Amino acid sequence: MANGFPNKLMITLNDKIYTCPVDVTLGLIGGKWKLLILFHLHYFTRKSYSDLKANLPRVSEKMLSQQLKELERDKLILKNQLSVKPYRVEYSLTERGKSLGPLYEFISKWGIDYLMENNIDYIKDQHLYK
Amino acid sequence: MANGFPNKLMITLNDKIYTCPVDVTLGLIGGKWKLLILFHLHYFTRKSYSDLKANLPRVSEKMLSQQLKELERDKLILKNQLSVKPYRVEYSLTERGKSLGPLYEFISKWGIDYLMENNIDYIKDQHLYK
DNA sequence: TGTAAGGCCTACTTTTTAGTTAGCTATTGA
DNA sequence: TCAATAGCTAACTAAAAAGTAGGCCTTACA
Repeated sequence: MANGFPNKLMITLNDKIYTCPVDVTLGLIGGKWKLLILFHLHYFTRKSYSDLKANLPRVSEKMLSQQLKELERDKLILKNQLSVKPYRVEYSLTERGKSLGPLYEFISKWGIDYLMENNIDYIKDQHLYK
Repeated sequence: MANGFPNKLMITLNDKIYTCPVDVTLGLIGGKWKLLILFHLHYFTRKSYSDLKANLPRVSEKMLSQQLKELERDKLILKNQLSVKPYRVEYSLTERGKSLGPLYEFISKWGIDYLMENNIDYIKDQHLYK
């Protein structure tokens, strides 16, 4: 091919077909809620189900538990059962989840800069958030 | 609040409501195709419509032109009209689009590492790709 | 002359994603 | 004893995203 790009190089993994590594990564962290959940766990280290629920106000419980399950399945987060009798759990990042740390930071920072360009001073407006 | 997290801090921008900067960034580059398109323009510097079409084989033309329009609207890419008579165009990253450079690199690298962990040697398999 | 390539757009259908409501088990606190 | 909190799940519906098919104009090429 004239542009040095192969026409049809596909990657098959877990019954899904990807065209390139970017695609692969997006397969794990794409979607509307995953990066948000991961960022919160990155920022707060560990959180209970209801903490996440409170901190991600627009996420329905259905979406939350669904995404948590997928993230756990893909080994990006860990679910730790704290107690059985009163059933209490705690979510945290696995090593794989932590390896995306620079990504969370970059995306958050870029968002703040973008807001700044649009004359919204997030730092000023955020009170206790960060 | 006990966790030092504000209950309902929302950011309003362009008639959309966001909960945090991560959310803001995802509003611009989220979705199934945008990062893929951006990465290709980052990697190849500039590309015509049909080059993109050929390099992103699973993207339908509908999606491609729709996403290109949104990316242009959000000033992440630039559409340059090369000629009028034979209508020819070229897409490239704007400064804002380029400012996401580290993100493209990170996501691509992370995908390659992830494949490696799954015993797929992308470097070996990719021939001319990179 | 007619076919392909470049650069799209529109209408319609399907799939995916997400929202809503309700319900379940168990424990703590008033 | 009763409500509230934690941690979910399931069923059903609605909305958003994506796929499919076709069409349109112009120019280059055989």
